[in-house]
Amino acid sequence: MSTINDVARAAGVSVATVSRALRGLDRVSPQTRARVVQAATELHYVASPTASSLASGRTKVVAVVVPFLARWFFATVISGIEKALRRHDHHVLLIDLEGESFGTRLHLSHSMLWKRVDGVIVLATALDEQEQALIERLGLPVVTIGHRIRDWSCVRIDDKEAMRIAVRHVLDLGHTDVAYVGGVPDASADLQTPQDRARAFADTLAERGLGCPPEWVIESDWTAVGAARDIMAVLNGPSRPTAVVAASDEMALGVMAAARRSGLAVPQDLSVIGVDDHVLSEALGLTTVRQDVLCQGHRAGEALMRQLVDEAAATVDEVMPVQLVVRESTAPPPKKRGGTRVTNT
Amino acid sequence: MSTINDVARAAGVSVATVSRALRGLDRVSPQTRARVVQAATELHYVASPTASSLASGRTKVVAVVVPFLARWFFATVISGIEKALRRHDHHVLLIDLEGESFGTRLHLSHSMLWKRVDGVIVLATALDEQEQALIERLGLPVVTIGHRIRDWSCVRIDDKEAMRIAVRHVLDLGHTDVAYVGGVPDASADLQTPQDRARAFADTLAERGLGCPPEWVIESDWTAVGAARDIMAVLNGPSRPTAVVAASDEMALGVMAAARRSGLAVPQDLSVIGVDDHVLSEALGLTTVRQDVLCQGHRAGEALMRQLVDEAAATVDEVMPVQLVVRESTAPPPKKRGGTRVTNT
DNA sequence: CTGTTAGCGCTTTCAT
DNA sequence: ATGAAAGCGCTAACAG
Repeated sequence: MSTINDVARAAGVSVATVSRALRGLDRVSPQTRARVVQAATELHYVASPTASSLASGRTKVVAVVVPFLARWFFATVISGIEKALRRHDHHVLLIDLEGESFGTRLHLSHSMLWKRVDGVIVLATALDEQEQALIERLGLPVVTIGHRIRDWSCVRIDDKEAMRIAVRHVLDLGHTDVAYVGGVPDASADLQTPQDRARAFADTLAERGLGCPPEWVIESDWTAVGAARDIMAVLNGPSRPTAVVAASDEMALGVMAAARRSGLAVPQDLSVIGVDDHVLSEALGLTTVRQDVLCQGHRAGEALMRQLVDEAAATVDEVMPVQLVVRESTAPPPKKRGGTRVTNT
Repeated sequence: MSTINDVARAAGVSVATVSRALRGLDRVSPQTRARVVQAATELHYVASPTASSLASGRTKVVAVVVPFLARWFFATVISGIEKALRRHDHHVLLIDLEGESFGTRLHLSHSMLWKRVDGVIVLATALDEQEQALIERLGLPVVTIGHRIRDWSCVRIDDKEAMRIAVRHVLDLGHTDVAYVGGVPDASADLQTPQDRARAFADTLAERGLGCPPEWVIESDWTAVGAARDIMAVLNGPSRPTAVVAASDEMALGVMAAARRSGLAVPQDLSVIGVDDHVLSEALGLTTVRQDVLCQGHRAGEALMRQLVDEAAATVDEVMPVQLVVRESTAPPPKKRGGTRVTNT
């Protein structure tokens, strides 16, 4: 393929002029620019990204760091990021921190970022001190999604508010016996989302003078199978809830399935509500609190681009709105069985 | 940060030696190598990827081209690819071809690949002649997944076989009135998977002397909502099937939900089977034909790395196994209603 | 407005 | 086994 030299020769100008003309810098006469552009087009010239990166110090690539990839939320966010970045002629370099074996996670290292990317977007991951220091040291602008770190820019929803809306919905329906799936497992003890949602669940019940027995607050690995497995004991127990609030739609779908397996009809015998508005939730009729995940990715991408262009651009903390979406999985509680009600803390 | 010069100075050798020593080339004495490695470690030296790319012509980055990202299949494959590549110290540059507006798709262009990546992995996408020529011209090794293109390496399953297994399962259960969701829409008329599965559905019925009325073969956008919407007419029609075979689990889940909405119990009134073994299928009790998607990504990554190292490495066509997984969504047909049976073509 | 000229940091002959 | 030196292709001063 042709290089900048070929174009310079063809257009009868210097390489510097070619570089300026093609990058749209000023101080190039319209005629010259036209000639250069034409020569470049004819030669199918495209600047070598590695060469310009080396010379300019900028790569036009941003690292997108994820704890794992094969989850709806992450894949969707990344899709949003990608679309935002490509408008600005930037690319996504994927950094998947999921380890080989279960429960492990890779650590962000110097060699993943150094001279490789211009900025970083971190998805719902708690970086440790070392990793944070690394990014700081490299001087990379960063935007986080779904989890605040330091004073870095962040795009997120109000997790407490989302959960409050979910809980109030079932409470307003008349439920008083409600269980929760999505307690905070050790593995994500440092993530804000599980914590905030779990906390808001308890608080919102308390706010109405209600409580929930500890065995009705179920820790979960945040998967559908896990939730289905773990809710079973509660559904088959002597006194069972009339509603289950799950911290995510994936878990909520697991709960719905578990209920059916136990012979409980949803929502007649058991109401189920989630948070997220997973792709499948609409089809499966799950009531949920929707967040616009694609948009969050988009916003994060835009925010990063701003910081890239303007060193002094303000860091942002965008809190995106959430919205209750009522579908078939929630209804008022069945009339009978008032006796088994439980309301301690 | 430190450069190769700093290391050379610290170790008292030339930069050439540092380069050789650190990359594990031979013709470096063990002592020298040790000194270099130590100096590099102390200085936290990591070679600048852009500089070595420019000098060597190789980037250690591979483009992963996807038609869209936020779908379980694609996200999962990519996860597999990523894990394979990182073992070989290579990275994933995401190229999402999904356009801004519905139904459009971006075209693979020179500037996305040129001097940017060492190879390409194409996921379930039919590239047009221009795009194929581009890759050919750039001399990039490529591996496709789920869709054969030219004589390029490919990792896939036998789609016809997968569908045959699904259909035979419901037939063996005793069903004779079976509908299909996943006909080939125009948008994917050039993709092998939809075609092969649809074809195998019809063929497998025929093989047992059965048929399926045209209105029971439903085209779909391959989403759960779409399938749920489109199956409704059939489920509420005068004569309805006792089983539905969907070309993907996502659609199958949509069908299950639609059936319940129509007051049909699954599997008592209607059996449903899919293909893929989506993450949620186990939790939701969907019978399916499983493929190991993660593994396909892994294999594709490995195959590409082989071709990268050894120019002459044989191109491969790996056909991964599939397996019937019977869960709660399929059962023998209800006894009555024999009268409405339909068996034309 | 345009050309000249140093690099950017590494790899890779070619000598030694 | 090691060093010297010529690039890789582009950007960014600095002149003019």
